[in-house]
Amino acid sequence: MLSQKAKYGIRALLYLSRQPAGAPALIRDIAEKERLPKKFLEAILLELKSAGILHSRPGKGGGYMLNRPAKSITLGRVIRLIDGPLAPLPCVSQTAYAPCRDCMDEKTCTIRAIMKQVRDATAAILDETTFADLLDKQASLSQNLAGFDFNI
Amino acid sequence: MLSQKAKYGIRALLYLSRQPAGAPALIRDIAEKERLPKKFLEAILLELKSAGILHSRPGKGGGYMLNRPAKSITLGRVIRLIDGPLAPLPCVSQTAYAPCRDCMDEKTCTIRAIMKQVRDATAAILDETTFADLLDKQASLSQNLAGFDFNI
DNA sequence: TTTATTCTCTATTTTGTCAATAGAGATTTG
DNA sequence: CAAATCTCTATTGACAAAATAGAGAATAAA
Repeated sequence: MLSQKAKYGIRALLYLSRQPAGAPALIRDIAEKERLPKKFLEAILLELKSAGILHSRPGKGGGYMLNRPAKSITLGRVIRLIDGPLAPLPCVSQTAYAPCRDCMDEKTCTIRAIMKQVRDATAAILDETTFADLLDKQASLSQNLAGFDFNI
Repeated sequence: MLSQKAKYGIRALLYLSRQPAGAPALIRDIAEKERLPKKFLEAILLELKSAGILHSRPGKGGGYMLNRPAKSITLGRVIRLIDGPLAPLPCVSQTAYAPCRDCMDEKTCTIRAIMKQVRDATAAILDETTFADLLDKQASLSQNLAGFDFNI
């Protein structure tokens, strides 16, 4: 399960992805509009900034903005950053490999083989999905649903 | 990431799947052979028993055994039992659905759509893999590796 | 029926993480 | 300078993860 923190982070990034390029958004506004705990959000945004995903400016007219276009930020990257590796076992993680304690032989470990399949399937989805994709899909879904309502 | 408890449970089940049908194994032996904390293992086995996966008999000649053939026990079932839903969000879980707090509309939630893909991919793998499959694969992997050594 | 064996149950401990909050500090713009 | 805003340290409470202790109940064999 995704942590609350990761969910908040994703929602904040979606919010920031919707802003016009170069227009900073205030922590306070993000927290209010998305109904996120402000102080907790501060910590999350700071983490995203340290990772180079966000950019910020203090003072009047300041705030947070994306550091790169939404189409270059993947869900996989954000989730790994906040919640850690996607892999169900450390020994199948690409980004944070670690051997399992007590593992006799990775080559013949069948749980490992299965969990690698799970990791690969998960990563294939999350590393292909960008925040631009999410916004696009959101727009087309709302569109379709609106049409649906109209037809009733 | 799988919890330690789930890993222990899977290893214990693999051990039990290797036993001849009808032959009970002692908690003590499982703990020693698999190097699992005995008391912790007791609790895990008890949970697997309550779920109908294992069967046990106290007293001399007693012990734990599978309640059904290994080919009818899936990894998905065991992992769900110990660690909870496979889904990354409660709103995409098939076995433990729950709405997300603050979700405006599930039908237009794009994170949900992506996470459902992740859940489905994960479940497709884990619900198709049985402990019999794991044993089979283990046998053939060891076989192949043995051949490899021979050819050097 | 007694006894050794083995699982079963309740409780407790330790450690760590998750989620959230408080408040002082640093930085930028006007 | 002064107001606005982000930044940092630290602390809290709740809960789960991991493990352990010890008495209790059930079984089978002697």
